[in-house]
Amino acid sequence: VHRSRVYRLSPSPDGRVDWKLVYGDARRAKSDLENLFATETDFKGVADALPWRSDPVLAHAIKTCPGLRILRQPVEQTLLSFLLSPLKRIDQIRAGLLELSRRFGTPIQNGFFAPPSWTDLRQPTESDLRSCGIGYRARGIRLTAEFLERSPGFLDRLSSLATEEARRELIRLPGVGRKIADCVLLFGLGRLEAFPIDTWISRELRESYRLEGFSEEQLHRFAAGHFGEAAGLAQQYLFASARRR
DNA sequence: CCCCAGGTGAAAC
DNA sequence: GTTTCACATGGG
Repeated sequence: VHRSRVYRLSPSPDGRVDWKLVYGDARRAKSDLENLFATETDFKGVADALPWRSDPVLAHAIKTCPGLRILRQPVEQTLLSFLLSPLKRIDQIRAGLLELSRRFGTPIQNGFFAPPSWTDLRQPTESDLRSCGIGYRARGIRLTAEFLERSPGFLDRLSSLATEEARRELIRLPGVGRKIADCVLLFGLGRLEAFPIDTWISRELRESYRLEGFSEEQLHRFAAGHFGEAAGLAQQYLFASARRR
């Protein structure tokens, strides 16, 4: 499901992706999908500019994840999904987002729902939200919905800010800290320099890069210096490669 | 019973 | 400024 449409995607023998529209308006269906996949970005080329030649850990990660790219997801939805993420597994986050979509989102067809917008999320109470099995994360979502109601255009303005400014703004939202802010920057705003440090990346950096004593802030400095302008792409390679083990 | 999961925010050193 | 702790829920 992407922006009120349902697509079916499948790997094509030539290494590309076949797609067809299942439900929704056919107009702009292709360009919306291209935007989601950020097809204008040459991730192969960006990955080649990463320091893999002098970094065997990164080289291995890149080799084991061919074709990896970073989606440019709708900012609203990126924020919502990652507000569900603290101390949850990815399948549980997906389940939570699915339930929120069924309860408060927009029906498309045949049991498919688009995720709720932040306007949709003004209606449910915190206890309504909790009944989706998302625990204490309901509070942050409720408070963020109120914050965005009082600050119209807050999310839209982020794209015009420098990454550091946008990060500082995002962290003002209840339940959003450095990690979730970086996720919104990377997966929602296409800021490839954003480097979210989650439990997996934290472990990977400390173990594979021998950074045991480093604080989280020191890890951020290391990542920016070592991986450079596309640190976030390196993050995804390392994340996928570490989780695969 | 234990431990861990794409962290955050407040309180206590 | 850094460290510690609670926070809901589900599954191994």
